Amino acid sequence: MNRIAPDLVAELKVKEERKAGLPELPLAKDEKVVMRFAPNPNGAATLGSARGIIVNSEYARMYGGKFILRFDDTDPLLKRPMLEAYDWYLEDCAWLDAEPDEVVVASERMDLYYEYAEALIKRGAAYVCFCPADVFKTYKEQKIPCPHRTVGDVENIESWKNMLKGVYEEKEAVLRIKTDMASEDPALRDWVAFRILKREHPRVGKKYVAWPTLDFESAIEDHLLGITHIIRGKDLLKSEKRQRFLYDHLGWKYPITMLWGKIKMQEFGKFSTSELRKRIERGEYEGWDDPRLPTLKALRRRGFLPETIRKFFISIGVTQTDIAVSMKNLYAENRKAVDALASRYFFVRNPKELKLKDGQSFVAKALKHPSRKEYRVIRTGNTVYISGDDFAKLNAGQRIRLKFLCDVDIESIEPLVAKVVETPAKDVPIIQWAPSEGIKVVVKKPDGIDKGIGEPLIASELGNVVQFERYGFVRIDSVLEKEVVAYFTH
RNA sequence: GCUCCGGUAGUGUAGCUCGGCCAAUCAUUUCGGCCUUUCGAGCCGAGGACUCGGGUUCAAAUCCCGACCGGAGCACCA
Repeated sequence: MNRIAPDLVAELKVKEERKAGLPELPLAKDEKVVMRFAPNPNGAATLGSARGIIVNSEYARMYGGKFILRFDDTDPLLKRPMLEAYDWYLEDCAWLDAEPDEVVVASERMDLYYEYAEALIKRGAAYVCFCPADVFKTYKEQKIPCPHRTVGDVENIESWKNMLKGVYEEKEAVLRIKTDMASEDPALRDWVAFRILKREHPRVGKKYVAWPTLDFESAIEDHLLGITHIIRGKDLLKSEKRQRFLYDHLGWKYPITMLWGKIKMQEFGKFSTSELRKRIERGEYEGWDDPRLPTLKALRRRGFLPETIRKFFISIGVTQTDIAVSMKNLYAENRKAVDALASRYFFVRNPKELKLKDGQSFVAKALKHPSRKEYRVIRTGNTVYISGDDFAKLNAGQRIRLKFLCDVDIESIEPLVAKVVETPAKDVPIIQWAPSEGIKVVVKKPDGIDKGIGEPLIASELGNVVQFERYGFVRIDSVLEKEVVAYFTH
């Protein structure tokens, strides 16, 4: 086969490789791929942001191109940026192994946008419009130009300068891009490029009053940065159509665009950054890294591996359907990676004291990991703790095994007393336990808090992901003198 | 209402450009079994989908038409 048709063999191989990663990008010849992820830093990055970060950076990597992180932070009113969030994005990118080759902050490049705005006005491609929004809407619906559309450029420039100087109040004037007032699609008729917002911007303060809309700012930036491929939400489909008018006015070539549908995590339902922010400020959550939240900060704190999240989003790819994926998929992926690393420990939730008759003190030698010959030593007096869940299923006369310690026969339930058995039997239910001198453990989970007791060595695992046997994986978040706080992974 | 986009198992996803090798890939979930001094781990196995109708064709998940269902935009939000 190889001899007869080497090309065919090569082609087949390519096809197989493709399955593993992202689909190929449509490419112009000799083109250097430049991708961007352009969030508004009005909160911490969520799983949705992770998709953008990962897919864009992965494409850049696939083609030896460039990945740009651009902060589209030009709305100081409705989507007001958060000063801390800029750095958070940088941290999250680094964590996801997606460090940007370049970082651009739109609010620091306002003068650039003003230049292009002026150039467009001079070309007769944009005009200052004084129509109140509802008045313009009726013009738009009737497909007729508003009176300001035909004003000469000298007067237009003057109005524009006044806009910049703050002569007008909010909503008094906007700069519109000329498109086609007769366009079939009302969304495309003379859209707004700048509006007046006399608000303080967390980064540049009150320096500017005329702010570009996303459509304008991102159109200019995408060209200036040499973006070759844009992936954006399909709700922004119209954006492209609007921006194309601008590109035509300026004689620019529009990047290739791909659209993707909304992604929703079944467990979290709908969440918007603004909504999260409100709730956090209201104190409903402990912060942006509260384990109940779908933020990257929270997932990191819970001990998710960045590779897991990368693989997850690469496997989902770029499709236009709206999807609702379950965290279970992410858990399954993460479990594979984490299982090999995590040391095992005992933790019992809602502990119940079990008295061992005839016992003085015991020493258990327990495996740290089933596939490694490392041990942890657990000492206990003649009482141990078992979990409330196991206790609820216990009957007098039953034999159980305290893992790595001994087999016991339950003699009575109330009080809970057991007799140590010398010869171990087969097919005995095996449960975990905690020693009499155990340490208090609090586990913060997405769906609540568990309290219990664990073996003291847990305190030595600060920052690590470990497995609490028969419970789940957790990351040891903080170690206090008498208490350990763990975040539940899955 | 107008404009547009999409529909492959419970959930994601591959295949669609260029029809045949598709009785449709992979993962996850579910179910069954096995193993083990843990498990929500591991191993083995099973189940489960081309929205519907018509057309083109020797041949349709793939091309065409229609219906249905779902989603989006029509903002001085991103």
